[in-house]
Amino acid sequence: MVKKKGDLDYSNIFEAVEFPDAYKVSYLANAIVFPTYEDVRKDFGLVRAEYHLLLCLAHYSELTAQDVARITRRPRNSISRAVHRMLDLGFLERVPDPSDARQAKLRITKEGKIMHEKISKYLVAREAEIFSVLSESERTQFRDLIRKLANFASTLKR
Amino acid sequence: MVKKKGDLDYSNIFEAVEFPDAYKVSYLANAIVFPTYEDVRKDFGLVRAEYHLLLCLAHYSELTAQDVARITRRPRNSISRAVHRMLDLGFLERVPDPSDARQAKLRITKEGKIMHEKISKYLVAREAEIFSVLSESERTQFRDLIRKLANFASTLKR
DNA sequence: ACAATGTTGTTCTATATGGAACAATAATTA
DNA sequence: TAATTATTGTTCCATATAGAACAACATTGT
Repeated sequence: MVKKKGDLDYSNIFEAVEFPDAYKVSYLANAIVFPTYEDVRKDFGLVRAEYHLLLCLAHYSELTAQDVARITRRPRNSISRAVHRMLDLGFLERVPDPSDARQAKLRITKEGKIMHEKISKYLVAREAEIFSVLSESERTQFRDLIRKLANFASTLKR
Repeated sequence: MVKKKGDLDYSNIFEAVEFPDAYKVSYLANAIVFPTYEDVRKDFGLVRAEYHLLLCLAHYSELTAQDVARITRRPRNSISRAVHRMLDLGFLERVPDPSDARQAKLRITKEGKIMHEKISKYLVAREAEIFSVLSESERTQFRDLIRKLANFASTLKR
């Protein structure tokens, strides 16, 4: 019996690592979150910051670029670049703020909404797939816990 | 009373978004996981794939580059690049596999172990900080749930 | 009123990253 | 055995990304 490739159990590291919980969050990010951004890029042609603009403006009617940067914790220049592309694509519109000449209010267009719905549909399905390993009560537990963690993360200085 | 900058509650989106759980995992990744890689880069001079090499080889005595790619789900070329740099830095050593001339076995050196311990120490502290918002029993709950999710993610095709 | 400080959005630049293609070797199948 | 297919590690290339610096404008404090 020859040693075969699959013999190594790659998930041992989950328990061996010194920071097992953070490692698994990181692993999930690498295994699922990031590839999902990649899917969105391939299937819908939008990079992360571009998609984040749609997401934010689908839920807040009016935001500045800076607002979006803060909500998503992305650097401002990434958002800035994304804004221009989204304007060109007709997914956003921008109106200068009369009360502050530095900034401009962003809004999502009808086309932007349609795109957002398409992407959301994909991501909702993806979420269902990922969390299908949890029972209903586990899912509820997880929801509470991840909410606490995310809320805490949102208070961290940037 | 003038409207001030902090008036917008940026965490509303956590509940408004169509895929709230996946979104929060993604948010945690963006807010914590990725910045942590950034910290490791700045403070210890190692990029993600380089650090992953240390991590894997600190826990498995001998791995090929391909093994590490699979364990961490990073592309092989990133690992390949990282291997060369880590060899130069003296953190790894590489011995050709006599039974398969394509591959080489990697090992961590004493210096690599020391570096791994330094980084781990930082990451352990970071983990403690992040999870400090959870009670002991919540932490236990979370550990079980994230384990299930990570194990599931590890079975997904790449 | 004026100087100092902060904020917004932008451009420039450097770099980490991943996909694709490739050569060398191994495994499989005819 | 010969031919096909798979695997490993690598290089090349295109791109997403973040940091730094900047100009324009706003705010604060003296």
